[in-house]
Amino acid sequence: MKKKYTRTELKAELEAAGIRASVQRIAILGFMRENPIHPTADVVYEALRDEIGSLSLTTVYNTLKLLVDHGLVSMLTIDDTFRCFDGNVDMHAHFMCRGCKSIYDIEVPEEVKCMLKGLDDFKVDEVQLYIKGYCKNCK
Amino acid sequence: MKKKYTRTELKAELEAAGIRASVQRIAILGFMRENPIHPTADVVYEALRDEIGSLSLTTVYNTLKLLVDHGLVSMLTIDDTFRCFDGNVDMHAHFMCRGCKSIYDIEVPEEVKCMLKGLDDFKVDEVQLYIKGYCKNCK
DNA sequence: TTCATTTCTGAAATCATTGCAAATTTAAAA
DNA sequence: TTTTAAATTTGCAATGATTTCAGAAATGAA
Repeated sequence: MKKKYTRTELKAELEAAGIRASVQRIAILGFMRENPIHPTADVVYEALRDEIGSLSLTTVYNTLKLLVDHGLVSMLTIDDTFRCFDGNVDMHAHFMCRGCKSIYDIEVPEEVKCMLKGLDDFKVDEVQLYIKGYCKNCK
Repeated sequence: MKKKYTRTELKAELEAAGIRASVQRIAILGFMRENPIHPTADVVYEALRDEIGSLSLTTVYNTLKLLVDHGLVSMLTIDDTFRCFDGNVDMHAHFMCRGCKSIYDIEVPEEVKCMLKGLDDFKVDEVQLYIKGYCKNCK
């Protein structure tokens, strides 16, 4: 199920968003697209240092912020102790288990989407639905 | 519309939650109940230092955490740059304006609440629905 | 190639939050 | 009321994830 993205596809996506493609940006976007694991900046950094020896953690932070600002990636603040990122920007909810800290993707019920469409007075550009509790294994 | 809570009511509420009442805890819970402004710990601290000269910021942090752990207050992480608190623990959504940073409360239909609490495989104990964009004044 | 611009890097700085030990307060017993 | 032990609060120092900064490197245009 894990789709492999080509350098060309990623470059095109960056440029379509108005971002210049660099080796680091292509690698980071590619990692986010191919790994639906809600990684922290540090996880991305550790995963890519083999591939790009010169990569610095600062670049990962900067690049993720850039991707978030251009809507290519989203940032999750479901847990207040760490910040993580999601390469899937289609609307979906997140469930975090208080036991094992795993983050699961959840379908958003149609009713919620309807409710959000009916928000007069606001111009909505981002929705995060965070649900917490215990997963099957931990409850 | 702003309801005034008595010391006795607040004390009873703390004790019902299994928390000993202290001058600081009563003041902080009272502030949260009476001011639906989604304050940060620092805002609570600044607001109460006149009333309680000896109050320390550490106590505000500790007490808010205690109240959150006992379900009397909830913590919002809608903006990744600051953490704020909400004295209204009934389920409702939050809209944050990217322009003026105001946080607005949004009603959530009853069906949606039920649906979110009833996720198979998960035992849900908290739901946060964060919406971002621009408010009427800023868009 | 050269130049101008953008991007990347590593180290240092920031700052909200937490940890800790001492001081204070509380509540119940005597 | 006084004593006593436990709980709470305080102030300050430490923490650590994140951000900033200035120089170095890479890129693209001419």
